[in-house]
Amino acid sequence: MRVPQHIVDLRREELRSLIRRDGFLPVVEICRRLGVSEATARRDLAAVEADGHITRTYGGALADYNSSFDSVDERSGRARSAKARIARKAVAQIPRTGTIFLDAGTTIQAVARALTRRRDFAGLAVVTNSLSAATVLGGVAGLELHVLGGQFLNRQAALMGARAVSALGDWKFDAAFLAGEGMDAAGITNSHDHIAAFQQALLPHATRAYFCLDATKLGRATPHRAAAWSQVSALITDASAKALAENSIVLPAAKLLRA
Amino acid sequence: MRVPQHIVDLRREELRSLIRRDGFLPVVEICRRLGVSEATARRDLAAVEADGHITRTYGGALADYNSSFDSVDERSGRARSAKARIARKAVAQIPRTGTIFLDAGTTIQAVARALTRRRDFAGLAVVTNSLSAATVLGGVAGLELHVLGGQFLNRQAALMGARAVSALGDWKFDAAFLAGEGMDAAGITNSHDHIAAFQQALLPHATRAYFCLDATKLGRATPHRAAAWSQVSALITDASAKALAENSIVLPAAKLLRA
DNA sequence: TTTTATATGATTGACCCCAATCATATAAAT
DNA sequence: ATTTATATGATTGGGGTCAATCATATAAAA
Repeated sequence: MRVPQHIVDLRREELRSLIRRDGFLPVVEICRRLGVSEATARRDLAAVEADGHITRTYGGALADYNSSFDSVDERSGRARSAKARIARKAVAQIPRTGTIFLDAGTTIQAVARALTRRRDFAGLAVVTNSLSAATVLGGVAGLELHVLGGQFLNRQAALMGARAVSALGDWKFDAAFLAGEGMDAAGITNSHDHIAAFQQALLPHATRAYFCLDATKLGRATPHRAAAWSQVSALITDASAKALAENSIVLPAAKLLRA
Repeated sequence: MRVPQHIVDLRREELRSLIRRDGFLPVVEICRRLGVSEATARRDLAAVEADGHITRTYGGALADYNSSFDSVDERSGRARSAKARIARKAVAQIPRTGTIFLDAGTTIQAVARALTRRRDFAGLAVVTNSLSAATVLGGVAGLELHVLGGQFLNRQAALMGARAVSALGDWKFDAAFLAGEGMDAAGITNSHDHIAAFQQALLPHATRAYFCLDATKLGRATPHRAAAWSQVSALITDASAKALAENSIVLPAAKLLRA
């Protein structure tokens, strides 16, 4: 029996919220709470997962920013993803001691994950405004972890806004690892005003600023400019120099780290 | 073939760390990464779960602070736990609009979860230093959520320290909901210096301060004093007035909210 | 009103997860 | 050195999970 579209959409929104609330939700539980059959629960799950921020697991579903889910790649035996390769390259730039900053975004989350593979963390401090990165690094023994305060942005699971900017205070970072949504001849762009503004505010605090963007971001135009190439210490990307040149991005060798 | 005890312990520690790092780990993945059979992986999983902070799910395991796992109670049809009842009572004290503060701790996390059951969040702002609370409330549409910055404390998944104190800035809370580790005739105590110091710093920012402690905290002595009864607007607890009196805690009716 | 599209629940077969059991090898105890 | 205890992997039966298929009822379109 067919059901009105708006009812379906409401129920799926409810499902999204339930998963988010509980962190993990078994399928049977979804059926019970939504009052639907397993078949419908699975269909809803598939729809919600397609919209992002939710990952299905055997027997249930998981709110995305709880889980880094590197495993999906590794398990399927696929080649290490572009993001993972970028992350390894980025971690190679992280000094053994000192203070670094990690931005929000899945690419930087991959950096955080790769960083956990190190052995000794004595003397290293990490500052972040990403709850995902904080979650990943929170369990690492010996690492000093700080989170910048700010207003919580739902989509990015990050802390932004004026309070985040002022929380930068007198922090001084030996290196900052930042994400972007697009890159063009002029520099890095981001999709949200809040993010771009925060990144702009952050740059003066960082001795070196590394932007980590995979090749899919090439030529993509997003509205808010985050940084000019002159402000970038190096771009860490899997895109070839040729592909970059085709998008009018020409960087000196010292500013391009190929992953 | 038997294996030395310290090897086993090391491997289980590794498993704990892996789960914590990934948030969620399927059993097959555990086998691969630990290089053991499924049987051993499950045995390790059982051991690690017994030590706490890890919850098993169908097909894998979950880091605890990712998941509130209310469902366990509800599904098994058990009576609502003391924490959940305290949480409901606490939510009843939260105004429809205004600004409130939520502390770290599992009891307050229950408050956050209970709060999500509300319908309309327009005009309500929540400030917290708890990553768990932020995770739970992050997905709630219409709610304005802020996280205080600070140093990340592993055990509490909370942000504390001098930077957290200064992040309080000029915030003014209509109500603050705080947790404690113990209570005695003099007031509330906490186990960590950082936490007690932060709570002391917070109190002047709150018009009303509600402490939420279940009955197991009665008479328990922990080293750091967080608040005197004179600073407490009300105690929300499941302990009976008689039990409180037996521990030399006598509060005027207006200061005691029984859950 | 008639037609079309689709949301739903039931069913089914394949696959996966799990606890229990057992034999074995080897660490710990004596 | 001998005995005991236990960590391990293989196996197995039971049950849970999943995707695909199908009939049906009803919303949406014509």
